[in-house]
Amino acid sequence: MASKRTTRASTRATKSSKDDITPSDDHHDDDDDDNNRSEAVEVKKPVRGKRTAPTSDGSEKKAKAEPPSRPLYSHWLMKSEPESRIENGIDVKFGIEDLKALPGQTGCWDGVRNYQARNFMKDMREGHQAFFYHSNCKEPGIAGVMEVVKEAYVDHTQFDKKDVHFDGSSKPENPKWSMVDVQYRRTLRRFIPLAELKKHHLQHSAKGGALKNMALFTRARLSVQPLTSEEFDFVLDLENKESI
DNA sequence: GCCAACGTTGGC
DNA sequence: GCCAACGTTGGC
Repeated sequence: MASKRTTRASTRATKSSKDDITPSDDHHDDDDDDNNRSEAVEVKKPVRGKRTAPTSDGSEKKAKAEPPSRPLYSHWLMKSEPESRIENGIDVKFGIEDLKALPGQTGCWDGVRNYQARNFMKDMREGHQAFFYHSNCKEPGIAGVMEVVKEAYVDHTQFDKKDVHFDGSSKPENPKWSMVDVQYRRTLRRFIPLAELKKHHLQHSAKGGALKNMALFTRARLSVQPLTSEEFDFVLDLENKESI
């Protein structure tokens, strides 16, 4: 499934309201994720094969588990497909213009079905900025900026058999998947193509620079990924420059 | 449309 | 817990 392969925001999102409190008792769904949570740390390179000790949780023998030092990142990049593609009879298209067109210019980022991506969404906090990335299209790249306006809560589409992202293995008593609400902020003064970002990344890898470790290149398939503020600022500044 | 790079699943 | 088979992502 997967429409845009991993993400998709749906229209009804905006219902906003605080009505749903979301069982946020934090523990609710972490139990199953198992893999990859080590990610959050950033400091070191992506250990891929062996998951290092979870940095913040288990290892400490300390008495009470310290509250996971969650907010490690405050900038993100989220991918979605801006071009029509039919999956299970449903068009999964959802580009930045589609977000902008929703009521309140706000939508829920549902459909993420990858634990690592989900865990990053759980780390998101209100007010965090995220790039809207266009994937699987003619010209992939960063189209604009949005803001997290509602923190992680249960993604209802996992229980909807008609939804492209239905997950029969997830039970309402213990939901696997979460989503956040994001609100359109602005479209960049110029679209920043993946190819351009890649040039900077290669350059920075060789001689140092902000994009040296950008997740877009070091973890290519992750649909929700963190950016350091240096990465975020560097990319934003590109809109004021000529493309290279 | 191809296919590389990964993530997931399930047998053993 | 290993790992082969399979499925998905997403650039090209």
